[in-house]
Order: sequence, then C-alpha cells, then structure tokens
Amino acid sequence: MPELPEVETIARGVHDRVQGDRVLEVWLGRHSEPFKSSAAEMAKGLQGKYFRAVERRGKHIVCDLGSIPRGKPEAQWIVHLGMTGRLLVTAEDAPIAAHTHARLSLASGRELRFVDPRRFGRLEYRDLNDLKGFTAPGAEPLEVDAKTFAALFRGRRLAVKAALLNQTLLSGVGNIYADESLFRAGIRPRRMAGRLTAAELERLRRALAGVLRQAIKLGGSSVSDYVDANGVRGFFQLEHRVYQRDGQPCRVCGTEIRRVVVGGRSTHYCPQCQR
DNA sequence: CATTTCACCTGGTGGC
DNA sequence: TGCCACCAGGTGAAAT
Repeated sequence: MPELPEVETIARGVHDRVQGDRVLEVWLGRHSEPFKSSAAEMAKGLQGKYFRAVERRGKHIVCDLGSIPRGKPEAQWIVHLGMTGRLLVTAEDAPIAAHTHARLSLASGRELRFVDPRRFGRLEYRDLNDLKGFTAPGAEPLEVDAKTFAALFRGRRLAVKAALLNQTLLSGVGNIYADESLFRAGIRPRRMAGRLTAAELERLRRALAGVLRQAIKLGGSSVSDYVDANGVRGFFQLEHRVYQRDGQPCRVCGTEIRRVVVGGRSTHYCPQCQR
C-alpha cells in the first residue's frame, strides 16, 4: 500500500492525534511475522511511555518515546506498513478489525492499532540506551541535492526503474511514484541507470520531488483500500498518468500506455512521451 | 560486489 | 455460484 506520500500522511495524522499521549496497556497478536524485535520486550518497553513525536523516515514511521512527556527520546517504536499495513487511532471500543496485530491503549481513552492482512509490515522497538536512533539507509528524495542524486546512479548497470526502487539508494520511492516520476521526466523505465545524461538525471530528481510533494498535498494515492490515520482516502490516484493505466490513452499524446515487467515489478509507461 | 529472482502472506478480481 | 489463476502499493534472502 504505502509509499512516501502515504506514509508521510499517516505519520502526520498519527503525530497530531497521539503527541503527548501515554501508553497504558499493550496487546500484541500471536503471529510472529510483524515483530522484528521480541514481542515481550516491545510490550514491556512501550508500557507507560509518552509519545514525544511521530515522523516519517523513508517508508518507516518512527515514534519517539519517553518516560516523561518532553525531552530527549529514550526509545523508539518503528512501524513499517509493508504492502497492506494500517496504523489507526480508534476509540477504545471500536470493533477490532481482522488481522489486528497490535493495540496500544492510550491515556486519552483511545487506541493506536496496527492492522496488516498480508503481514509484510514490521514493528520494531528500540531502547536508545542500547541502540542508535533509526536512520533510513538511502537519501530522502525530497531533500537530496542534484550532485548527490546523480552520484547514486553513476556506474549502475541496472534499469533506472529498479534503481529508484532500491531503498539503499533512495528511501521512500515505491512502484507508483517510480512510474509516475519517470513519465514526468520523459525517461523509459528500462534505461540503464548509469547511462542517463546529467540533464535527464536532474529532470528525474525534480520530477520525483514534484510528484511526491503533490501527492502529499492530496493525501496520497488510494489504489485499493489505503486510508490515513483518520480513515480518510487520498486523491492522488486521480492524478496518475501511467500507473495502472495500461491500455488507456496517454493523457498527453493519446498513445496507448504499456505495461511491462522491470525488476520483477509491474511497470507502466508511454512509449511516445518516454525515451 | 552488483544485480536478479523469488518467497513471504491474504484478499480481490475476472475468466470459465 | 464456485473454482482457479493471477495480481497487488514491499523487502530481504538466495541465486546468479
């Protein structure tokens, strides 16, 4: 489900609703897949902690926690939504959705819940006395400068689409925004990353930042059932130029949009507008 | 090492 | 209606 704009929307929504709130009780489901750290340690660590802040790092949602409401974070709860994960703030008596893996009851009388049918999402608890704070491995697409961006692709022999999806190069780009940014930059997804010209790379960097910013403004893309922390759908899917539009005419030139597989992922492009 | 492929899961859709 | 193949917004391990 979620790429950078969706994760940003959810992180902001959760931040606004839980900042200053305190965890009273923790319930964790019995499926082990979502738990990157031991469930027992996570439950014990979360209990009693205050939410200092909730922020996005790449596709991760990082909750800074402390034993008092303010000050330096003492621990972090890190949520990765995978393909189908949701992080929701609910009333405590709200019905419990199928595939709910974590419920944090809060002093305000609400609950923070993690729901994930496919269980590709991950939850991690970090005690910052033992471990460093979470940092995303790749560059932030909304902050990276032209020189750094170009250096990420230099010498690489894989398709530019695959490079965009590599989270150790850029953090936060997924299948929708890789395709949409390549369309806006006029670059074919199968072009070898290391063979792009300086001008093409700069077009791509700007197209990517532009499409991500616009998507954040519209609350992300709701392709199937994506909703933010308040259960509200996004609207960026209405702005898609190529993603899941194969067989339909290009909105710019009318040529039929094609679907191919690149790096094992569905890839959509306009053979006329993208070279 | 860099790159590619595949497995991990459930659920929705569309064809027969 | 039922059954089945195929597809899905992600990632990391294994293979090449």
